[in-house]
Amino acid sequence: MADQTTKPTDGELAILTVLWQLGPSTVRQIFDVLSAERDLGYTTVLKMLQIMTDKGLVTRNETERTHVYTERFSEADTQSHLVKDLADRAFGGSAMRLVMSALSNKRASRKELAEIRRLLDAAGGGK
Amino acid sequence: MADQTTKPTDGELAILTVLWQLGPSTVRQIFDVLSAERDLGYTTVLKMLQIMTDKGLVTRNETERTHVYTERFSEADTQSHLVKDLADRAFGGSAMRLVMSALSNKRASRKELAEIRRLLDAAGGGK
DNA sequence: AGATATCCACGAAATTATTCGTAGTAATAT
DNA sequence: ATATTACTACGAATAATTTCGTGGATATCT
Repeated sequence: MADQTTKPTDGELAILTVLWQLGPSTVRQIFDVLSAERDLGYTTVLKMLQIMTDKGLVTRNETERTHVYTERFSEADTQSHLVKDLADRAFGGSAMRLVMSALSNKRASRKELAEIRRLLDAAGGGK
Repeated sequence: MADQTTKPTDGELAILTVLWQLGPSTVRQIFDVLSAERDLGYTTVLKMLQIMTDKGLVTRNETERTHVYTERFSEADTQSHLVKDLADRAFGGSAMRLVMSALSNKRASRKELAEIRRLLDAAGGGK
């Protein structure tokens, strides 16, 4: 399992989020972040990281006794993978319909709106 | 469980999609659509609909021997619920960042782009 | 040194999701 | 009326996910 075909589970995504934030981290570091929000045990995080290593979602550096984990796929890649998955499952495969749904329900800041317009222009076919 | 707090699973979403397409349907009708794409048994669909009834995702009309199932939440509501869920899990709660990710990876038709611009204008905070 | 804390490996329980078989009943066809 | 087909209920097997305890080893503290 080496490619980006595996959709991370909810728990795995929570761990990946920490890794994207902190960079390469130990179980302890990840545990500290996650246990601040939610009640869970140290070995739970450890086990999940072992599983994620098997799945190829993270890599593990074992040169030190305390192992260091690194995410295998960038945040942007994973996000785009998840967006595509949701588009497939709930929007008949159309990411654009997903975008329209998000836009019709959410309030965007002026800055965000400007950024979206920029992307729209870049996407071509502009008015 | 009466409100829109339950995120449908993948299997449940597949069934809901059929219901949104066909309107109120029997197990047989849903089975016919789903089994055309993917290999699964009749009683699998039946069981899932029973579970979805318990969860409150669908309602069941039992006046006839052959029960008729109806979705409990609209497609638009469910979509927006799922978008929010993904935004929370993978985009730090920002639906706009989700939108930006989708836009930066997808090719939109001229028509879709126009629609998105319209939504942007409606969202206020114009350029 | 001896006690305490930290860390990993591993098994396994608990939970949730998916799948289907069997049994019983009602409708339909021969 | 008998056989076949269609339908629901229900239990249960399977699989995937989440959770944690125990055991053993290494490091650190007193």
